[in-house]
Amino acid sequence: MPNSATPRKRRKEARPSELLEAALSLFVEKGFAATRLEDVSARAGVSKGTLYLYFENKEALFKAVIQEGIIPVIAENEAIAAKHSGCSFDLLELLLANWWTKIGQTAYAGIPKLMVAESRNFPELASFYYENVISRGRALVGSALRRGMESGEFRGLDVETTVDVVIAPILMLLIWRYSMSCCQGSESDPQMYLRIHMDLLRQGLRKPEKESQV
Amino acid sequence: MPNSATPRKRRKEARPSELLEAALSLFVEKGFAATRLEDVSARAGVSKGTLYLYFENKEALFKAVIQEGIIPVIAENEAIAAKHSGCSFDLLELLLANWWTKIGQTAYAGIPKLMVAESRNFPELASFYYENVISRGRALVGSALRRGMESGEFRGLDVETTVDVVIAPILMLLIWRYSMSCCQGSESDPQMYLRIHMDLLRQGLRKPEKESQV
DNA sequence: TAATTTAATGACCAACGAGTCATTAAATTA
DNA sequence: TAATTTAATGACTCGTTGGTCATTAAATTA
Repeated sequence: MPNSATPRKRRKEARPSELLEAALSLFVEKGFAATRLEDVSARAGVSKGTLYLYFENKEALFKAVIQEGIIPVIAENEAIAAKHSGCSFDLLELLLANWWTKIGQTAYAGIPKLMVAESRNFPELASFYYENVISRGRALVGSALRRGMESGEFRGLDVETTVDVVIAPILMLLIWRYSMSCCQGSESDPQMYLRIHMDLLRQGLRKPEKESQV
Repeated sequence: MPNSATPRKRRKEARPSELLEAALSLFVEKGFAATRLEDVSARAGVSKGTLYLYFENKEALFKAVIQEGIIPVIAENEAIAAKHSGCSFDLLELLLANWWTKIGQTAYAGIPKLMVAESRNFPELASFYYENVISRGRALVGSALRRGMESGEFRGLDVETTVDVVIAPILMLLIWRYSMSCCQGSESDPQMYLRIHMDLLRQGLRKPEKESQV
């Protein structure tokens, strides 16, 4: 019955990751509900039936995509922070640089946009992502801020809220790239964006020098 | 044939806005594809057939929701900026305060999240929103920044990129509220968030004083 | 080389949701 | 008050898509 014009090739070991890659790309672009599994399988170069050999259903595929996106960058950054002994702002810059290289320039960069779009449809998955990525990232930035404030490098601000303000432009950079950037006339340079963000932050966080020396 | 358990009431004039309000709420929460018109009409308290009396199809309803979200706040802010003569940072604060009151605390605040989620599925609509809201908002912030830099109030930075950095936390505040905030243990206070953002920005933008007075 | 295993296929099915429309009934008009 | 207009309804249709599975054919085994 199945009578393929293209000769088949069995590649069982490669299929799951090919399907995940195709699914990530399409889920990020269209969202869950508007992504058809026919398109996912076509992009992966297999039939729709093949997709079901590896993933139980559409939702299982979606969950696998998110889970696969939890790669060890957070752990790396946690290790970097644990052994950092210089000034706290340098630590923030190191964390950002590592994240930018390992996430910001890969396909996983689309996941924040996907999570924004789908969090209310999949609250449990959103919680999973929040706990494994956002929460840990916030903790990293928070501890760097706290340290800087304690050492007198940074001025005193509410840490939990400042973390949100610090992280927002970083997340927004990715979210924008996969959403509204399509209708923007000119493309802004991510490196310059991040540089200006950090520059504003460096000065914005700096503890003012004493007006008078007593 | 139609035999309603609930008595009917003709309210033709009120229907469109009721439907739009219901649709906005559900589109923001679930996205376009995962929102059923059965649910929109139920939320508006009418039958699905009634919805089609006022909107040609699902996409027309969606477009109407976005277009209705383009309210005159941008024009107000443009008027505020046109007659502002104080320091540029005060202007930024005025713009933010007006926007926060007129958008940030209304149901329209959900539109940025909706546009993020759907921009790739509806690129023309995304362009429309970009041109009518984002672009104009960027121009406002940009002109305030430029003015501050020219007057010596702010230090020199690339204006177009700085605009993005300034706007990012503001947009992120709204996007987050309608997405990942559901999985956050503690709720961060929007007012404190905006205050810290502006505080960091004020200091971050400040032009350093001359080291020596000649 | 034939038999067996199993990855891959595409035709098919059923459920769902967008869209339709004949009918009803509220409201207005004569 | 009866006739007319028209807003509102819910049953219905149909196309799409997630999911199924009998069949095929690639690869391995004996």
